[in-house]
Amino acid sequence: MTAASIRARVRAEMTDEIKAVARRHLATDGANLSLRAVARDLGMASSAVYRYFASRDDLLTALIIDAYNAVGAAAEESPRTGDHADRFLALCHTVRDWALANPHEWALIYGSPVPGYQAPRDTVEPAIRVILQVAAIVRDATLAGAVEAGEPITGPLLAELEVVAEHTAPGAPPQLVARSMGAWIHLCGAISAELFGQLNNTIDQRREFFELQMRGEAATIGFR
Amino acid sequence: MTAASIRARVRAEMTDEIKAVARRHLATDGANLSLRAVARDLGMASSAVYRYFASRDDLLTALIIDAYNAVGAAAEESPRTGDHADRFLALCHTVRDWALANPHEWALIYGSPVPGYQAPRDTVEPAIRVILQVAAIVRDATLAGAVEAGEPITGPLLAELEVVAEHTAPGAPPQLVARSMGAWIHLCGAISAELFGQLNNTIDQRREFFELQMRGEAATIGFR
DNA sequence: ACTTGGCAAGAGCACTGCTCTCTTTTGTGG
DNA sequence: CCACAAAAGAGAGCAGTGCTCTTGCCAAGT
Repeated sequence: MTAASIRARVRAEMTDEIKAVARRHLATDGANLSLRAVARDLGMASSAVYRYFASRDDLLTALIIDAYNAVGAAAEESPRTGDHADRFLALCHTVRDWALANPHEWALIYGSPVPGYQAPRDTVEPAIRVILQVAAIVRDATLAGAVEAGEPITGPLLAELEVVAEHTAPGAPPQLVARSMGAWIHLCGAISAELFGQLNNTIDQRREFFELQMRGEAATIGFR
Repeated sequence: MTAASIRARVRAEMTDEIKAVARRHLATDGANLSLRAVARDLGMASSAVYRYFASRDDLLTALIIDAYNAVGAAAEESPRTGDHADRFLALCHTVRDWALANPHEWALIYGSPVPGYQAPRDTVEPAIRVILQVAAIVRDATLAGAVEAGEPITGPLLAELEVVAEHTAPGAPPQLVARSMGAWIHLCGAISAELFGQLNNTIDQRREFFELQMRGEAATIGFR
């Protein structure tokens, strides 16, 4: 093993350690986590952390990318049993379960963005992994003829949706892509509403209420 | 006019002025606004601000309540022409228009909550003004027989929804209340997705796409 | 005229992100 | 084996933050 790779490995381990501690701090400090506090927990000077992350925003970006990849990976491993509506519901629950287990990371990626923070290019690919899973189900359903296309869309929106369909679910009609995106948005909204306290003192049967909503979305998509 | 009320009036004006400047700062600093910067803009010492707000969180709470009331008032003045589906769509657009005009205040109330921040009791009443408008439309449609109840709900969720119905839309069947809440959650999610950048580089026809989603929700509710 | 209560200002504490300089460690080529 | 250079860490320091405490001021009420 060459020395360079030894250095690189140690560096990668240190980077992971910093991120792990930062993730812990995320639970208490949220998006405004303290780099110095993370450094203290690691027993190192705050200035040393800057050898690994150029700024606090850089550290946050790394956490954001990790979070996107984590929820994306979970979504990709969602069970694929039953019909397409079942698959969709299972996917919804998988994403929700991940969010409930990692609420602060969910808030990091789907909450209000930090002002002045511009998402780097590196985030777009991990960010779309979940919606790609929704699109995959819709594409499969389309190929199996197990979904109603419904009334078509016209105008400029149609053109945009065709581009999106090209990149995410080739062969799926644009109106289905639109409904998939709507379902995904509702999915994220329902989870955020639950996590951000909009249901407090109102709905305690969270899982049942969530499932009810997502069943509605499955119907809107048009699985049959 | 007594001296006490003069004092009170001046104090109220000062309070409003602080909130106005803080709202301006919200645009650049987001939820982590600087009390000192606000004080500087007002030409006063930072410690003087503490005569009006006990803490930065208190100031944020005041801004949150104002924002809830603002979007609630806008929703209440939404036009009531057309059938119930039209009213619902108009309400959705009213809320979205307000959010587009006041994105940072939207992020304040519907974005990720500040860690450790617990919403005081005073916020719940302003917070439900929007959903109450959705509920009002559904109640009117129910009384007019212009909505399909759909398949009923059972179990513990039913009991909760009945309590919610009691407080928000007396007479409306629980499953309609559930679908109203689902529509409201989708509404907030769609606006947040648009404002928080989830649609960047994907959908430019924002208004059309939003309307498409809300039309779907109107159908899910069951207006006829 | 004198007291009292509300308001403002300033200093100060502990904290933050970040930079700069200096020292230590460490892997490696001669 | 050892000197060297690159990488990593440590510490001080700057400007900023929330918040508290003390001090001074000024107008209103007795």
